[in-house]
Amino acid sequence: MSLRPVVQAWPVADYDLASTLECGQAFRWIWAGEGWESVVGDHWARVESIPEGLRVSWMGDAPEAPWLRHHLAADEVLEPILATFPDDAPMRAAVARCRGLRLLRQDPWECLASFICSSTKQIVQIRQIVALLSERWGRVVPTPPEAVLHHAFPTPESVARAGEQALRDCKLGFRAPYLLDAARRVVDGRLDLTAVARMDTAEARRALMEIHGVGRKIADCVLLFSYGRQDAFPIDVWVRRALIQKYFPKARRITAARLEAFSQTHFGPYSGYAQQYLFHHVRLEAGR
DNA sequence: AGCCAGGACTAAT
DNA sequence: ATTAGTCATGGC
Repeated sequence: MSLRPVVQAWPVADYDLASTLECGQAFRWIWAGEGWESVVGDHWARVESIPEGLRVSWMGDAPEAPWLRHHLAADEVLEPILATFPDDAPMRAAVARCRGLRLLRQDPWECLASFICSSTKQIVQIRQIVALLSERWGRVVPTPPEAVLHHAFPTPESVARAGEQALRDCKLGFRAPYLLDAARRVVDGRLDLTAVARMDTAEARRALMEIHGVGRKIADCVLLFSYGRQDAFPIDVWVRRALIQKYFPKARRITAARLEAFSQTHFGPYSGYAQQYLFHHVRLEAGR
């Protein structure tokens, strides 16, 4: 294994790297110097924004990195997706502010585990928890000298082996038994994350929600961010507020069922994509 | 100091 | 089928 990373410039149009990596869909892209650094699978990687697209570097033997191109969704053509969004004021404002935001394609286990850690946590804290888990239980990967990160995300096996107290020591609090339950289910085969990919969305959602600590919202995050179900529409506190303020400004009381029905009918075939634009936009407006 | 955070579970109505 | 209380931790 070489000590130096492969470096390439990828011409990509319509890519807002900052929005993509800082919009709260993933928690292991760390700002370092002029770009962001992460470990994707078992590979250290780094990306920065350049005028013609992305400047990308990674550790690995191969001269190309299809796994990284896939993860970053650099091959996705954004325009046709944006064209399906409803032509209303809230969506126009969100797209105007963060056009080029892309949904990453994440590893299902890492995504599932990360969002189990996410409940009633601020994004900065989720990043900290994920960093602790990786440093303590993830395997060391080859890195160049300038690297900040040195560990892969821990496997289900290592999380299961770690035990509840060790997870609590990573600041998981009451989520520790939830993450442990998920890891055990994957290890013993009660949850087959590969099989989930072949299920229809409703069936996949039910399978994920069998995990103690995974409800509708977290299941939808995993479906959207790692299984490519771009009509999955996670409704968290921010999205709930945004929907109510922007689409039902003078309603006295909106039930969760009403909001869900609206989210499934109003935003089109890429509703989950639209949801991420709404989410990131309201957080930017709020100064986050 | 008190409120809130990319929620979900349980028990009570 | 909805609702209140609870859980652990830390940013602002």
